[in-house]
Parts: sequence; C-alpha cells; structure tokens
Amino acid sequence: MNGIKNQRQAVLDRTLSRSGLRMTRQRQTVYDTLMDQRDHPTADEVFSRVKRTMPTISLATVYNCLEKLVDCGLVRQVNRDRESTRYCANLKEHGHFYCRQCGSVHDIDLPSGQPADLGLALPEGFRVDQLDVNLRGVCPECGAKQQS
Amino acid sequence: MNGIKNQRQAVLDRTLSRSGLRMTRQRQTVYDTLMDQRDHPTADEVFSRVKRTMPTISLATVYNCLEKLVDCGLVRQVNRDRESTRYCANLKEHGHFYCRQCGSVHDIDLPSGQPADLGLALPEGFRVDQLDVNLRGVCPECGAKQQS
DNA sequence: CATCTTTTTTAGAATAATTCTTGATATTAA
DNA sequence: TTAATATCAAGAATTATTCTAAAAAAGATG
Repeated sequence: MNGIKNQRQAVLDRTLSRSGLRMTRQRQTVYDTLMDQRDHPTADEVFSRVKRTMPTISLATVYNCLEKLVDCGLVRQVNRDRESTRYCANLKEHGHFYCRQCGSVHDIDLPSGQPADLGLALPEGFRVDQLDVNLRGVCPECGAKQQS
Repeated sequence: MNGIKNQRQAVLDRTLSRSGLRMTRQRQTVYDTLMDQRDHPTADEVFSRVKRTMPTISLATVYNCLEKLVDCGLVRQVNRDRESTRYCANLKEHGHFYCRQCGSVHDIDLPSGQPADLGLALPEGFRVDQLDVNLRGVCPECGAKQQS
C-alpha cells in the first residue's frame, strides 16, 4: 500500500545520490509535502506543514532541504516580484498565473519548444537558456464571484 | 539649449500633477537619472548616481521618488528572482533578458497584442492584465568573448 | 507678505526573508 | 569502533525595503 509514495521516494533517493547527496528523513518529508499539495507554498508555509509530522524540524533545515531539492532539479523556485520565494514540484516547462484577488498561483503550460517559439523578436546573438513567464490577473474562481 | 530635458521635465510635471503629486527637485533628478542611462539600475545605484548632482539626498528619498514614478506610470519595476528591484524608464511593452555572465539586463520587444498572442494555452476563465517575460542566457558581448 | 496646510524629505529604526555560522548529530567508510 | 564527511539546528547576521516621526519645502489663503 501507498505505492505512489514509495515510487516518489525512490525517485528522490536516486536523484539525490546522483548529486552526491544523502537521503534524509527531512528531505523526504519536505519533498512529500511539496508533492502532496501542489499549491506553490512559501518556505514558511512548507515549514508549518512539515512541522505537523516532524515537530522538531527547524526553518533553516526547511530552507536547506528546499535548496538541495532545487539544486538537484526536483523542485523549482517561483518568484513574483520580490515576494517570498515559492516552491513548485511541477517539472514540466510552465509559466505562472497570479491572481491579484485571492493570491493563488496557477501553472500555465507553455508551448513546447524553444523560447523563440514564443514569438519573441530576439536580436541576433542572444543565447537563451531559460524562460520565465508570469501572468497577472483574475483567476476563474474570483472572476465568477465578481460577476454575480 | 537642452530641449530634451525641458520636454522630459514637462512630461514629468504633467504626469505627476495628474496624480495629484508635486514636482520636486528630487523627483526630477531621479527621473532624469533613469532617462539618461537606461541600464536598469537598482535603487542603490540610482542613489549613488543622483548623489553626484545632489549630494544631500537620502536613500529613503530615492525609494520614495521611485515609488511615485512607478505609481504614476512613468517608470517600471523590474525583478529577477529575489534580487534587488531594478527600475526601467522604457514604457513600451517589453520583456527582459538577463546575462548570466556579465549581469547586464536588456530590453526585449514583445509581439504587440494580447498575451494570448504569445501562444499561451490559457485555460478558460483567466483574465490576464499583465504579462512578464524574463529570459536568461548569454548576451552577444559575452557570447563573442567566449568564442575567441 | 505672513500664516496655515499639505506634501515631501530625511535619518534612523524596524521588518521580513533569507543566508551564514557554528556546534551537535547522523551516516558512511575504513 | 573510529575517523571522515554530510546534515541538521538554533540563533546571529545580512540585505533590501518600508516605516516613523520630525524638519523642510511648497502651495494656498487672508
């Protein structure tokens, strides 16, 4: 029972050791937390979720774990302006939509392929290796509320 | 002589008062600084540039002025991850390219029109009113250096 | 012009997120 | 087991930014 978590754990273990890192209970819990509820929590939010099952963990450790997960590519940092960094376990290339009313963050699929495909008029000579797309507006839930 | 600065000043004056704000020597100088050298400086960098002609200005004032300029729409804030906010006096819709080698920031034209035109597969119900595109990579200058 | 009002500036304190430091603890290797 | 290394944890430190409160400047009014 609970094959999903076992499989997830195997991926984590493999990926960590590929980066010369050890699998620890803390990393596992932090990773599980991100995978279980994929709503782009801040480090602080992750901290309070993890504390529920591991009350002795410290915020510094959560930051450390998140950093390692980002380093080994299992987790992405998501930033909007200078607000707290959020963490995202969706590895597919995607952008983010921020609802200015409820503050929720939604993943938005990007057209696969190179950034050039976005139709950007990139002058000669720029080599792009990362693309970051952020949208701001009103999400469907808030939009609906407003109409009524 | 110096018609450009006079014209610029007139625009600033008009725009400020449209927002119920006064034209001050500090705001004028901060705005001029951004318009004169359009390289996306941080507040701190603006501060040190402004100090050259106005040695008594304080950093808080620079922050205040920048905030007002942003409020009244003459200046845009530009963020990359959680680094210091940068300020940009280019009002045309555009994205930003960050060179990971020299740290320079370049404006990148976006295809005019709605965000949907970027080819984003936006699910039904999202109303977008702001689009933010950041690219990361190597700029032409650094690319050329590397080849040789 | 003198006075009153409002806005702006300023210096320094406060804040918030994150990183750093250092010693304790756990894990692996020998 | 012992040694070596990696990780964790608690709190201090850092950094960018905002807040606060008082002084200065600008504009309006009589």
